[in-house]
Amino acid sequence: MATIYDIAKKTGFSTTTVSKALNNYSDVSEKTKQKILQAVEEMGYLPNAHAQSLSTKKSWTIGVMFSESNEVGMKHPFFSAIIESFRKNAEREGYDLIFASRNLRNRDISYLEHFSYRAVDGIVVICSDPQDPQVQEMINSTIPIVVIDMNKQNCSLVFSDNIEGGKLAVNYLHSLGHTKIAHIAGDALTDAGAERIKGFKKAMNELNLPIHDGYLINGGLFSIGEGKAAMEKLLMLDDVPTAVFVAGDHMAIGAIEAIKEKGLSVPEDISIIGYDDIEMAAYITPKLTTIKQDTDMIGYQAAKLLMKQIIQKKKLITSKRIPVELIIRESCSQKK
Amino acid sequence: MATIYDIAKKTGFSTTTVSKALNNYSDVSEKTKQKILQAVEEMGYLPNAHAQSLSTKKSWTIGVMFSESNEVGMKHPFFSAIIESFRKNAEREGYDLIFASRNLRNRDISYLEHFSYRAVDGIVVICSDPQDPQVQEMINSTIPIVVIDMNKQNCSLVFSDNIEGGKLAVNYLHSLGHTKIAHIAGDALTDAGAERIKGFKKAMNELNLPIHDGYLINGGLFSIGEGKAAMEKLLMLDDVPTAVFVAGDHMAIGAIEAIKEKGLSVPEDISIIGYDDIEMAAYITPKLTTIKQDTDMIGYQAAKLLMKQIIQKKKLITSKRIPVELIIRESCSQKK
DNA sequence: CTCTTTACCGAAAGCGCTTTCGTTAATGAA
DNA sequence: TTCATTAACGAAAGCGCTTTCGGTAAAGAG
Repeated sequence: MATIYDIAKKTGFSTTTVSKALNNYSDVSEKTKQKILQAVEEMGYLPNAHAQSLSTKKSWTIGVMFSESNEVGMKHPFFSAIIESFRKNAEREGYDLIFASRNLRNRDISYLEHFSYRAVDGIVVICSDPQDPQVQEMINSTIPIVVIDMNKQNCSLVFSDNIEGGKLAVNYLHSLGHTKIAHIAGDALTDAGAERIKGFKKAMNELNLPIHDGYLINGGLFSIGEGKAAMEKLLMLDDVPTAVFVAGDHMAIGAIEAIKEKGLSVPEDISIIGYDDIEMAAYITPKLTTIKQDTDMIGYQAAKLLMKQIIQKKKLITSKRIPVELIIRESCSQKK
Repeated sequence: MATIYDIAKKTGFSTTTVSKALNNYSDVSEKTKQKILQAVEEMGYLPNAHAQSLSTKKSWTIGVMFSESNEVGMKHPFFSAIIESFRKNAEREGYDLIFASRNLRNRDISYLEHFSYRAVDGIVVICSDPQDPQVQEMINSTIPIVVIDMNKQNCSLVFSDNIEGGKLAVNYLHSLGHTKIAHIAGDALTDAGAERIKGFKKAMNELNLPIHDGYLINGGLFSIGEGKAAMEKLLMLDDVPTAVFVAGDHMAIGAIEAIKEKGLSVPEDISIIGYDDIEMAAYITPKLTTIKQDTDMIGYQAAKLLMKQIIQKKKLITSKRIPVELIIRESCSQKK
């Protein structure tokens, strides 16, 4: 690879001048700048990112930490949609994403250490466990950070309006005539799970609807299997609900499965409304009515918030609550 | 951040010795090594990746280029599953993944240039267009590379056994008594599409089954919409097939939609078999029978092939064909 | 007791780039 | 014509690390 030195030699200028020409310094004449640019072209010169970062202390990279309990990594449709949006926006500003592991050449180091090692300019974390010590460590560090899907951390936050989402779901169900509404909740240890429960309770309360015994059930960490198991419990109740608000689409899919296996059908016997609006939601049978999270907007705002911190060179404590939307499909129907 | 110089000062040794201790050189005594390691611990020292890369010419990063026509990026379930597997395997060897764009600080440069700039140790590309000039440029460069989902390039390749997959599908359909079998193909410009067509034809031939006019139809770039459109054309034929092998699960989902809208049902009226086995396949109605691509294995072999080239410091021209598997679910049934 | 090994350690150069600060020549002001 | 500006360029240090090549002292050989 040609270096800055090579093109200095070729043009007869010093490396200083070459560097300046490349970085648009004002104290280099237009004429020499053109000569240099031409040599750059001819020799196919490209700067070396590492040398550049070493001397400027800026790497133009953003570390992404992806953590969810089910070990699916980037296969997770909701998280990966957010990251994709984040990537597009960060890209536009000139940043590359780097996915780091905890394993630095077989020494088990923390994510923060790994990101420090790589000298990333910022970190984005998508994580559902608000207590994760790794995440806490990063939040407490000096590296700009934005965390997605949590709502009360001492840093910049981007999350969906989960309370509103819960209310939307319940109100919709109620508008269809349902009163015996259950909630298969996401684990209350996750902020998203807890907030959706809050929204559920609030809406039920405002509607003067009682929450029957056993109608608020923990569906765990949002997986299909857990959703199915939770629904099975609901089905064993003496007084089975006529509608259930499920805190995640995967869980909702599991719930529907449980209902079908029991010989009942959705929405005729039981209405189901999910949360997320993953791609699959529109294609299962019945097509899933759900609360859509705006992954594009989440990614966009996260990128924006992170850029802002990087530019201002200081961590900002802000939160951005992103609106959600009711997507009506076929899994809910009028109470008979 | 503490540097190697700081810990040299603290321990009284030279930076040379510190570096050697950290890199397990043999010419540093156990005693001084321990002293240095302790200082490292106390000061929370971490090496600087950029300085290290600059001097060793090795960055411990792998560039990933993700390209598919539908602009979904990492949301693509099949591709992201492969990348996830690749990541896990590369990680184990100490590599981080970097997702680069074509936009280097607002200058529009090629992927190859971007990866050169970042000085990645290797490149993995998942791309369906074998002619993509960007991909060709990378293949012709000196950077180790492995490309996934193509099967005749002058580099290391990993791909599914698409011919066998096509045959598996047709044979299965035939075993159910079907003879009027159509194929909604992936674009023949993609290797995967072309090979599946080959498998389809071969199997039909071996079975002495004629391919009726209009039974081989181009479904384009594997999207739901295109699959639906293709199926609609099949449904307009005078002699509608009783079974169709669809070259991708997304297209299959679209095909099923078309069939349902026509008032027919799967598999009672028409059997459908897909390709890929994306997550959704198991949850749509009817559950999709499909040819499963082994994404874990593809990612694993790709990582292995890339590591090998990196270690040997030379590009290798090999291909790894990964077996596929018939997954029987509910979208195909005995011909009535 | 002398000579060759061996074990340890360090000086210094180099990786490719940026940036401060100084220098020179050309320009304008007086 | 002389002095202060300004424009254009370069020397050199520095970013944090690795690695070659010597050098010294201790150990072993003869």
